[in-house]
Amino acid sequence: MELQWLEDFLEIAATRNFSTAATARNISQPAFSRRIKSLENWIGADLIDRSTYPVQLTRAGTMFLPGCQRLVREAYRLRTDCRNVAGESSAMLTFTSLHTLAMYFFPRWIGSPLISRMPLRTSMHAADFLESIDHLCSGQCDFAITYVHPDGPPVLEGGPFESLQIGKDRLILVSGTDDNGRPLFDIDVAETTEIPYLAYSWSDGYIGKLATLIQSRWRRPLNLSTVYQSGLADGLKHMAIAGRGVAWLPQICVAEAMRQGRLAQIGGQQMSLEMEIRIFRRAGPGSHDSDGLWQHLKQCAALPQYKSGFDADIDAA
Amino acid sequence: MELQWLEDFLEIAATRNFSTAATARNISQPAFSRRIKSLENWIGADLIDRSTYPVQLTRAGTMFLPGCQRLVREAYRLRTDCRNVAGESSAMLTFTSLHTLAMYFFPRWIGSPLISRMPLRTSMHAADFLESIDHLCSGQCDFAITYVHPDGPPVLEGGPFESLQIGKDRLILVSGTDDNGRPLFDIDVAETTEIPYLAYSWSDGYIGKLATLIQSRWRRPLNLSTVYQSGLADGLKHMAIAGRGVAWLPQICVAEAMRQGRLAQIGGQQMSLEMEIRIFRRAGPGSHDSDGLWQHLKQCAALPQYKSGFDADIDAA
DNA sequence: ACGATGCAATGCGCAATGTGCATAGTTTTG
DNA sequence: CAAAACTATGCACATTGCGCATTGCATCGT
Repeated sequence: MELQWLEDFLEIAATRNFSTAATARNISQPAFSRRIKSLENWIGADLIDRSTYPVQLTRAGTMFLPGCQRLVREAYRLRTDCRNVAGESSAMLTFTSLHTLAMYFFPRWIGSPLISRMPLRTSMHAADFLESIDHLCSGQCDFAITYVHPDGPPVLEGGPFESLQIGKDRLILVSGTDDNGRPLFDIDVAETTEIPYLAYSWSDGYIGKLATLIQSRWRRPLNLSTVYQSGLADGLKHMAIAGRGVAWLPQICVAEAMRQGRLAQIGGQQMSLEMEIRIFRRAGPGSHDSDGLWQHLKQCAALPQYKSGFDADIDAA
Repeated sequence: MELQWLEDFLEIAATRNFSTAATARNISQPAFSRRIKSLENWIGADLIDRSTYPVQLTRAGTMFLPGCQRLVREAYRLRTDCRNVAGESSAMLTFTSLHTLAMYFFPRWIGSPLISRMPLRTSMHAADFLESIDHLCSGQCDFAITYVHPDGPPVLEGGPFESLQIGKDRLILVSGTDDNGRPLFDIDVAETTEIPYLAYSWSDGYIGKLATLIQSRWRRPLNLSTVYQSGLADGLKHMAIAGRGVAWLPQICVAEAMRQGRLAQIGGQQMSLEMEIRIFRRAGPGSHDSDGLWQHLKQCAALPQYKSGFDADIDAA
């Protein structure tokens, strides 16, 4: 009987769809199906009624749901409490962030001179936006690092969380290039000309919404025709490099490809949006290491070269 | 993160010894050690201080213990509740009983014509007395089968439980025998003569207390000198057969060895105590199968040959 | 009504994880 | 001091879980 089975159940209870739940849990549908079956075997009763569409909870499943939530919450709370008690060097700080930030930003940030002088043991759990938020809220992770824009979807507002800005990035529109390095697509075309669009899927939850925001502010509608969807910026990047269409991508994600001339920004600076990179944590006293890092980050925020250090890094790319 | 890791932790918290805990959990010591390590990795803090002897709980481990107990209890309670809701043939009935009853009584009882005509799926969790009671109270098991004597420790009185008698046994004093089949030890000896005594350890919780009761009623004190302790009647039996001393043992446990002349009763019938074998369950409506069995047992209780059937079995032995 | 698509379960080969045995190093016991 | 007990670790093997491919069924769109 594994804790992850309980979390699997919570996912299927929410989505009522094995395939969707499996994706959300980052496993294949068959593996997800078998885990739910394993849980049902342990319980000794069916929790899901698979004969309906969408699937429904059985009576037992409905009764199980609140207790299941309680168990999961309690387990993670216990874990956090133990870490707090243990404190000091035996604890590991857990971070969660978007895949892009986990891949391109976090290693540099955690390795920068100001941060790396702290003796921290860290683990990073990359996830999509909603999942990252859930990891932080459920106590699975100590910190969440994500993009934030004032006009974008609210991030953990109104809850017991605090945040600090630790960097900046920019969402830009990019296209693959021809042999001369010129963009394959541009937005200054006739309104009737369709532009193949590489879109963020629903599971992204954040960047796609910011992209929509920028487009709504453009001087005329763009005739974008979605030809591919992905929740991962890197997936969209590869399609853009392959010439399949245009995509909104964080600058940090495409800096290297742009330097190599494989991708080019289109639409200019007006067709872009600056985003903050913010780190969130639960407000109030945390573990010894967690509090130590937070205090350190607050002090760094007062250094004028701190944030521009990361800007310069991107600009140099 | 597995439920069994939590149960492992409860075992090491109780025993303070990896080897003993591993045996109790029916796995090897290295596997047990690694499971505790896995739990500690998940928690992110040490729960056990291995630098002391016996091992101790760390501060984090001490803090974790009550929450861990709660989680385990809650998980099994949830499981039972789900089975109850689901009802019918998908459920399995779980029994818990003393090791002796699990080994010698339960297989015969569940296989007797009156019981085996019911289509039941059953599982049996043997434990010592207190653990059995806990399994039933915590909802880990549907039924508990144990010895009961009016003058012995109260069994689940005052709580929401009901019980039915399903058999009888007798606690008798036995000794190993010489080549002629005569007892090696007898209680009719001078008061100054020590009798080597194979005693129940504290973890037994029931039979040992009944034995003390009988001895307190004997016409003069017995000069018993404890030479060995065990929580398992079978352990005491083997020592008695080996000639190491006298032991109080349930008749059902020693019937075979007595027939073979390897053990003999001493002290006569006065030096024995009849015990009921009773089955307990939580009062009120249970699962479909649980209620079905209970009704069936009530009907059997009305049959005059029911209980004597099991007496005759022992007498014939 | 039909074809295309989506959904959940299952078989299969492979990957990952966990196990017991043997052993090493340390501590405790007699 | 030697023997026994205790805990962790290496290693080979066993067990379990995974993703891919597929199947059977239901839903959706034309």
